[in-house]
Formats: sequence, structure tokens, C-alpha cells
Amino acid sequence: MPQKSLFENAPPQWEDDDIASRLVATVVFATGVNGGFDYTIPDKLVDAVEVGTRVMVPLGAGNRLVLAYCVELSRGGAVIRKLKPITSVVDPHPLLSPSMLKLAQWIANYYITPLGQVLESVLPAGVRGNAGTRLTTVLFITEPDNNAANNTDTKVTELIESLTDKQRQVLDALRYSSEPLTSVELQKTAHCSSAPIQALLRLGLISRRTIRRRNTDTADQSPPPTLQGHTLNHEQQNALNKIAAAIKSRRHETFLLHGVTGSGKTEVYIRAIDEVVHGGRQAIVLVPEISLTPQTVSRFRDRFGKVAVLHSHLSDAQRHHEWTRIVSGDVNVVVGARSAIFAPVPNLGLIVIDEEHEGSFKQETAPRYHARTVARVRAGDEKVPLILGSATPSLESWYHAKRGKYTLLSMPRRVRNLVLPAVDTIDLRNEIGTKTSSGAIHRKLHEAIKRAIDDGGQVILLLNRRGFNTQIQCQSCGEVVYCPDCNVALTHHREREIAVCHYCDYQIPSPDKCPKCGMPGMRYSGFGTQRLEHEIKLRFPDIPFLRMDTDTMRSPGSHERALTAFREGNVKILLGTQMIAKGLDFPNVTLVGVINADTALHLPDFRASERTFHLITQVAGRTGRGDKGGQVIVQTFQPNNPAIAYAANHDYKGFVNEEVTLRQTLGYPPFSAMFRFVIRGTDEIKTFGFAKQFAVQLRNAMEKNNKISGPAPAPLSKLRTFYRFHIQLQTKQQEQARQQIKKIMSETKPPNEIQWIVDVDPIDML
DNA sequence: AGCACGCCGACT
DNA sequence: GTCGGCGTGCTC
Repeated sequence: MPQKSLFENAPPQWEDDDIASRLVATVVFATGVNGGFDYTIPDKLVDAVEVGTRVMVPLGAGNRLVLAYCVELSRGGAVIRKLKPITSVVDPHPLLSPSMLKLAQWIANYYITPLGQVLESVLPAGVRGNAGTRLTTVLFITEPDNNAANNTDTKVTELIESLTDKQRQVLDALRYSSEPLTSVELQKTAHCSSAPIQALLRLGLISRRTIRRRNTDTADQSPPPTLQGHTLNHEQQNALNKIAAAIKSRRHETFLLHGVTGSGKTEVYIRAIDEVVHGGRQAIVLVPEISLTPQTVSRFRDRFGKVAVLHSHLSDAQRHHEWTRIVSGDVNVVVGARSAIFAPVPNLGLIVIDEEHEGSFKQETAPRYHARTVARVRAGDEKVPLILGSATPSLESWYHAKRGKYTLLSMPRRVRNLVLPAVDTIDLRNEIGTKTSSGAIHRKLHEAIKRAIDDGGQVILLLNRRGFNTQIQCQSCGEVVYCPDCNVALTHHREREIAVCHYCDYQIPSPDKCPKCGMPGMRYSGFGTQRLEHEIKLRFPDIPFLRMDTDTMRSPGSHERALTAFREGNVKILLGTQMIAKGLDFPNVTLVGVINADTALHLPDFRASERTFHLITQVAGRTGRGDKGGQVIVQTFQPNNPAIAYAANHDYKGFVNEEVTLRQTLGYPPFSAMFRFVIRGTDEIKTFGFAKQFAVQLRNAMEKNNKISGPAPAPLSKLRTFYRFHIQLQTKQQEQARQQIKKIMSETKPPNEIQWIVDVDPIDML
């Protein structure tokens, strides 16, 4: 039986001629439909359609116009099906270079995400929407028509001679303007009304054209470089030499720069970037979002002048502008958070990832990429070195360095021969039920704070929990006040007397009687930063202090103002969550106190121990950066826990060696690749049912030597009204597993109201 | 995502 | 008999 045409009701715009000889564009859609679709390119669009441009194409029976990315061009030689033609081209120039497209395709495969969705992440929204620009009609001098009769020149000359003075003035103004001018701008420049312009337009000497221009001309604040570098010590110089050799020979090599806190890693980055910039190429520097402070930026701007900064607080228009500057090659260095790995520098020479162990380099929405992983692929493709820097490298990176996959560069000493601070632990177990245990600050810590301030120093106190009390419980019936939408206890915030869910922001007035049994006498327990602040006020009434957490740092610029106040010494005690633990460099800090080192230690996450070690080591590194030396006091219920004990001894290697053994025994990364599936829905039973069914499919499809656990309720078993179940897959054959997963996921569709995600190399396990 | 096709219940 | 409910599947 002859196949009926798929498109009987073909619209008139269809191309009926021999499609076999036509150019065919493969496109992907940003939303909805997945997979590549082929379209023919009409003759009049052949020049306009390029790989990396966006196009409008008819889709489906109704031929509704849909935006799509052109990702491939080919001759339609073997095409049997009838193809629809592209309707129009959206971008005058490709938004994606071939290398960036290739990178996006790699991400789409590796992270099991539709290419269209990856592209929406690679290209900022402001760029896709041309934010901060508008179409304007501008005037320009009509080009002489070469094809016209040869008497044109004479005609034009005659015409010009016949012009009035005012008209000639206008023509000159336009001729000598470096930019195209609108009618209004030209009137201003030539000091005239619109009349002479109209006349010139009528005569055909000038014409109109529509172009896209920036709305406002904010001048770029790129002062010339001012600062010169410090001299490098032996270890810094040694590290730089190895990196510089790779830069010069234009080969890829991943360096793990393991330098203790205060060892001068940034100076090594800067010297390496210097090498790149002198060779006329550009560098990308990734830092965690919270480290992207004006200080960090100025460190690079002072040395390299033309620096683009990409962070989450830019407006679409600003981001678009930065992106345009980067594409033009006018920027030497791009400094930014995670997504800056997609910075479209024309001639990449180096990628640096500072604090490479930080979890924030992993994106927690699709595409769930890790910037470090993407950076390795990009650096490999573009044959440039990658520097991963940290005082506490991730276990994965350390392992790869030990196995020779990365080059390990060690900087075990601080600059200026400063010593690492002494760390004392206070065993809180001995204090339970005694008078001294009331409050968050132990007597010994109290005394150390007093001493530090008496000696003219400053203090940093870390408590990695927001709010006043972390639990509200009925003393009669034992009921704990929970969020109705999430399986999480509410935190009491004292300023506004509210109980808040830290996951969905649900709020109720803090109860004084039990919402369940109605009895009065609610017990508020567990310390947060607000409670710590309150205690500081009582213990040190005359000492200026400052609290930094996401509650106090809401308004723009508050972060900066707070750090400036601390730097200038107006504030003696800085207390807060992990945002005060990382990267700060204040020489006058002589004491760091960790109020409760155990907060993250017992989370059901195989990286809990590693994170605790990182946090303590990092915050300890905030002191002893000046001539006065420094001291660290860590309060803990588990002084013998390896994460705490090794951190107290500044023994990174001791910790990782023990942790590596543990991971190997349990078959966790880096000894296996992990895939995590989260299935969520509002109906607990149905969601669990589907999760079970999916797990069966996975088990059937996978080789027996892969470990599949679950489904089990996720640690956050309910979040924003959704019940959540997860399945974990650990495998030694990552690529094979990936292809199986793709197959199953494309053949299975979760029921309505149930959503699922796959997280490749997950970081967040909650 | 949107749109058509399709297979079961209550209406002129 | 048909109008329309929204489950299923396809869109180059």
C-alpha cells in the first residue's frame, strides 16, 4: 500500500522542487519538542541561515511558528521525507560559535538533557532577547551605485553643488560622524531643524536604515592596569613555571593547585593570566558566587584593565552588554560564577577555577552541569590549560591528581612565612547539663574572644544556621512545629516573631501554645545566628559586632558594606553563616570560633564529612593572616571525628587518605559514577508506585555489577507540597549506563502529576 | 508545548 | 445517532 503523504494539507509556501539538492538545516527547539528536526532552506534565506543562528519554523499540523536553533547544515542528498521550509531567520549573526555548540552538545549527552534546553542555559536570556537594545532608524550617506550609468558621479557632484549651506553642513556632519546618527541626533550635531534632512532624503543623497542599537551608552569602567605583582616565593614560582609551559605550548593540561589558605594562589593565577593576555588571548576565571565581591574583581581589574564580570545580579541588559564585549575580543579576562564557563571569548588561553571544591559550581536545575566538568571538556577541546585551585581540593580532584590525570602543584606554606593558626577543640559532651553549657559560647571561647579584642584583634564566629531557634516543640504532647508543605521543622526568627520554613519560606506567627494539643509552654531550642547575636550582645555589651547571613544581607550592597565596616575595624566581632567562612582576607583577625562544627556532619550524604572538613579548614584559614598570628577554637560534640580532628591539625592529606579508603570501600565516587533519580508528585502513594516501577525497569536494563538503591524517600521527603523519592545508581561503566538510562527515559513517560529528573554526578543528595 | 486523533458517556 | 470529555502520540 502506498504511504499516504504525511502532509496532505500542505500550505502554499511548500517547496515542490527537487528537495534532494537543497540545503537542509537541522534545528532543535528550546522548549517542548525534543530531538533534531530537519527543514529545507528557501533560496532567499540560504545566505542568512548559519549554524548557531536561530530561525522560525512551522511545526505540527497547524504549522504554528516556533523558535529553533540551527545546529547543523547539510545537503539533503538522502532525504526521502518531505521537509517543510524555514520561515525566517531571527539572528543576523550566529549566537554560538561551532566550538560552543560542540560543548553544548557534549553537555546534552553527558547530563541527559535536551540540546535545546542546554542552549537556553549557554546563551543568557538577555542575549537571546537582545536586552538593552532597540531597533532605531538611522541616517547614512547613500552609497554611489556602481552599476548605474557612468555619469552618476558628475550628477552627484552637480547635486551637491546645488545644495544650500545648511544642507551641506548636515551632509558633512553625517560624513564625519563615527557612529550612525538618528534624525534627532543629526539635528543636534549639525545645529539644524529637520527640514534640510528631509530635503537631502528627497534628493536621495542620504537614506534611512533600521539597525539595532544599545539603549543607553554607559561608558565601560575599565581603568588601565595599575598594580604590579608581588614577587613570588619558590613554590609559587615553581607552580607558575609549569602552568606557563603548558600555556606557551598550547596544550591542554589540568593542574590541581593545592595551596594552603594564605599561600598566594590568586597571585599564581594572575601571573598565568598575564602570560595568556600577553599572547593576545583571553582567560576565564570561575569563582563561587559568594566570593565574587568587588575585592575579588578589582584584584583582576587592577592588573588587566579590560575585565568582564558575570554574576547573578546583572540585569539582562548588563549581561547582554558584557557578552557582546566578550565576543568582540575586547575583554582580557572574564571573571564570573558557574555560568561564566560559557563566556564566548574568541581566543581562549586559560581557564581557572578557584575554590574548585565548592558545590556551587554544580547547577541544580537542568542542565545539571558541573562547571568543573564542563571546564575540563572545554579546555581539552580548545587545547588550553585548566587550573583547579583550592586549599581543600575535592576528593575527586585529589584522586585524579594522585592517579596522574591532573598535575599536582603544592604550595604547603603561607606567603611571608606566616604560620597556620593553632586550632583547639572544645569537647561539648563534657558540658552537657552543667551551668557553663547554657548558651552557644563556651567559657573558654568567651575568654578567648575577650583576650583577642583586648589585644586589639578582631574575631570571626561561624554558626552555619540561620534564625534564632531551630526547633519549636510542645512540652505537653511533644509535637514539633513543622512546615505543612515540606518535611522540615520551622525555625523561629525573633525580629518578626515568626516561624519560618527555610526551604519554601512558609511563615506563621511563632506559637506560644501547641497548634496540636492547645497546651501552652512551647520549648524553643537549637541555636541559630540570631540567637548567637543575642548572646554576643549580652556577653560583650560594649563591643561592636555584625551579623552576616542571608537574612541580614538581603539588600544590594549590604554584603560589601558589612565587609568594609569589618575591614576598617569599626566592627570587632563578625558572626555569621558560611558566607563569612570563605576567601576573606583580614590580617587583623586573630581569633576564629566555630560554634558548632557538627551541624552538617550527620546529613545523609556521602560528602557530609568532606564538607565539614572543608568548612572548618576554610574558616580556620581566615586568621593568622597578619603579624599578630591567630587562633582557632572549634566547639564540637565529636572532637575525634576524622573531619574535625584532621581539620584541627591542618592535615589535609591525612583526611583525604582516610576518606578515599572509605569511599573505595563503599564504592562511592570517584570509585564509581553516580546517577541520581528524583521522582516527585503530590500523591505520595502514586509517586512511590511509579518510582518502584521505574526502579524495576532500571534493574532489568542494567548489568548486574551496577549498584541500584531505592526507591526510598529522599532526605527531604516532602518539599513544596511534593513527595520526593530517589533512586541511586552507581556504576563503573558510566557511558554504557548513560545510554541505557536515555533509552529507558525516552521509552517511559511518568503519569500526569508526577515529575522525574536525573542528576548525573550529583552533588546535592537531599 | 500544542494539536489531532480516538474511543467512551449524555444530549437534541 | 452526534457532541465532547481528555488520554495518547506526533510534530521534520
